[in-house]
Parts: sequence; C-alpha cells; structure tokens
Amino acid sequence: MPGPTLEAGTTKGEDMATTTGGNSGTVPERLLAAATRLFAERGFDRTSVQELVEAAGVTKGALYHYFGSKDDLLHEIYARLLRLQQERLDHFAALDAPVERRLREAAADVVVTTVDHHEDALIFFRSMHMLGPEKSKEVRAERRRYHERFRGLIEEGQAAGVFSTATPADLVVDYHFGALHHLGSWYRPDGPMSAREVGDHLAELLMRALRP
Amino acid sequence: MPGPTLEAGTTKGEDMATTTGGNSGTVPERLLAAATRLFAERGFDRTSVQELVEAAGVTKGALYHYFGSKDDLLHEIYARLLRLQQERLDHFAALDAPVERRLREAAADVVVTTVDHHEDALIFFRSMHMLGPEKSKEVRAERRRYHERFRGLIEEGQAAGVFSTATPADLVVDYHFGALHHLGSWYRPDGPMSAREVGDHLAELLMRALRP
DNA sequence: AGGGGCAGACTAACCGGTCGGTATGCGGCG
DNA sequence: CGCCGCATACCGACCGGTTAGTCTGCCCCT
Repeated sequence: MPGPTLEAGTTKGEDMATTTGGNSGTVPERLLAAATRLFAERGFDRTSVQELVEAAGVTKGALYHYFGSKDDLLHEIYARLLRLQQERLDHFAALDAPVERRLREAAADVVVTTVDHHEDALIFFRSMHMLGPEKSKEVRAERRRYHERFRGLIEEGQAAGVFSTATPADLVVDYHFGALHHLGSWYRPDGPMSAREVGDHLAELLMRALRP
Repeated sequence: MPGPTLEAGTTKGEDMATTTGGNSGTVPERLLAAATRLFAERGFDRTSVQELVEAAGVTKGALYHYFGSKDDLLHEIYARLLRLQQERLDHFAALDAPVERRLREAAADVVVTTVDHHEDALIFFRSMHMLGPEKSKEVRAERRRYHERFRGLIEEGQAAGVFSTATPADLVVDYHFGALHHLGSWYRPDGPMSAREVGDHLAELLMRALRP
C-alpha cells in the first residue's frame, strides 16, 4: 500500500504547459480532480475506475501506480478538505477578539469554504460511509477534533455568560453543521446569493440562537 | 411496470402466523422491511438484490413480481416517509393556535418522526440522488411542497411581526432541515437523549433564531 | 543499462433483471 | 359434487454486461 505521492510529478515542475492531451497538472492531481468531479456528479459507487481514468486522460496503470485503491482516492479527497477546514478554524479560533466575533467569523467562514469546495463537501457527506472501517475511523476522528474545537468556542462563550446555556453546546454544533451538510443539496453557485451572503446569514442564525 | 401491490397477500388475511420460515408479514412488507434495513446499513448500491431477497426469505422471482425494479423499492421507502411527514405537518399547521406554537410543535415533531424512522431518513438523505430522473423529480416535487408548507408558517409569523425578518424564510427552513438531515449521522437511539428531548431542543433553537 | 512511470489486455467475481416452470387456490360448469 | 381452466404467487437457473484490481512489458530519462 504505497500511499498517494501527492507532491510527485516531474521533479522540476511543469516546464511544458498542457501535456499529453488530457488536462494540465501532474498525473495524481489530474486523477484527484477527475475523481472529485465524477464522485460529486454520479456518486462513488457509480463512477467506474475506467470512466475515471479516461476523464483524467490516463489509464488504470497510472491510477494504481499512485493510489492503492479506489477508496484511497476518496480518502484523499476527504483529507484535503478536512485539512483545509481545520486550518481555517484554528486561524479564527486563535484570533485576538471576543468569543462572539471569533465564533461568528468561524461559523461564516466554514460556510464559505464549504460552498467554495462544494464538490468535495458533497462527496464528503454522501460517501463518507463507503470508506473501509479503518479509514472511516481515521476520518471520523479528524472530524471529531474539528467538532470539539468548534464546540469549545461555544462553551467558552457560555462560561463567559455571553451565550445562552439553554441548549447543550453539542447540539448547537450539530445544528450548525447540519446546515452545512445540507448546503450542497440546495445551494447553487449561480443562484441569487453569494457564498459570503449565505455564510453571514447562517452565522447570524447561529448567533441569534445563542443569544442569552 | 406493475407497481407495488402493497395490500396484497392471501386474499383472506393471514390465517397462519409465521408462515414460510422467513419472517412475519406479507411478502411485499417483508421485502420493504429488509430493503430498509439493508439500504440504511450498507447503502443502496452496495446491497445486491440477492442479499435483499435472502434477508426477506424469498427469491428474486418474488421481488420482481411485486416491484418493477430495485429502484422501485427505494422509491416506495421514500414515498412512505414523505406521506407520513406531510400528514403530520398538515396536522400541526392546521391547529387552532398562534403561529409560534404551531411552528414550534411542527418543528419538534418532524425531529421526532425523523428519529423514529431514522433508517428511512438515512436512506432518504443518502440515496435520493440514485433514483432515476422521473422518480427523482417526483420525490423532489413532493419534498418541495413540504418545504413550502413549512416556510409558509415562518412567513406567516414574519408578517404578523412575531418572527424576525432578518433572515429570509427559505434559509431558515434549510437551516432547520439541515439539522434533520444531519441527525441520522450522530443521533443514537440508545444515547442519553430521547427523541422528544432532541426535538424540543432543536425547536427551541429555531424559535430563538427567529425571535425578533 | 537500469528503473520509474505508465499502457492496456486480462480475469474472476458479481450485478440487475428475465423467463420458463411449478404449486396452490378458486370460480364456474356440467 | 367433481373437475376443468385459469390466475396468482412464487422459484431459481440463466444471461449479457460491468467491475475493481492485476500483470506483463514498453519507453524514456538519467
């Protein structure tokens, strides 16, 4: 099980622009991009490896050279999104500002990044349970850390008396994340609202619900 | 395309208790029950028709006698849940009470029924997109009616001045339904909270978010 | 001249769905 | 009353097509 070699490719960089006639970027990148698009479009199980490699402009040999299995691709998509969101949450949580603002900005930001990567998010919520048990546990653990970090902000505000304690912080987090989860089902990038607007609205709802 | 004959069985009724050695109930009921369990457990695509019929104690012939396709089973599971929820929402919306109470009770109730039928709900949210285009449109239309009914309650309250208009009613509905959607991912019936408690909490969050 | 990076034919296991066949019960007819 | 004819309920072998994953080997770069 070789694990994905994301940073691979031509060691020097891409000296040639669009290479083979497929797309641009290194082969693992192209595979990942094609997988993201197809998994979001038709679902994991309904995307055959053959379709996948054709979309990426390579063959199965290339795929199994860089990835251990089809599941591996899925896992890598998750890991990428989780890394990004964890990073951003850490950033907002560490700001030097009152809890209310830190929470509000974090809540709005996670909406924006979810919208910006709506394909990844869709895959995440729809196909997470299709991972093997070990990888699934790994993802869930990572997800839990994120959840706890977020909950920490709410508990901090509750302890400081600026948030209501009427509802357990856990539930509030799940409430907000539920909206995220659902987002991919109704939000259309070409709709009337920008990602930022939706984020602000949802953050506003969260803050209102927490008002003492 | 014969359509499911749900009310079938021995014309007279079940004069013998547990019949063949499989389970109880008529054959279509058993198939539906097995499908619900397996689809929720492994997902639609990962449940083979063979496994399904074995779990129901019949053979493929029986399945295709009552249902037109595997998709038909999925569709029937959706229709069952949608019918139930629509019914209950209609009930609460028609109550003779102030909007605030009607909305709160409807919001809490939909949580309870979602929890009570968490397998159906899980299937609904995870596998809806796997339906063929015609059936998918049908389900979505039904779902939309539900959504609009719910939104109507909020708009009524906004017009009456008892709910805030800071957030568009549409978004509020999606926010609440998002939580429902997500529910199946974290709620465990054997956990510390009863369905009723969760429902009350989530309804409370909704009402607080709508407070002017 | 050796090895990484890939191509592409191949395989064994399934898949959903079909179809001819059988068992059982019932209504009507002689 | 007996029996025929047919409909319903179900069985299970079978089919064409698809699947994830493997393997051998070529090609080019170093």
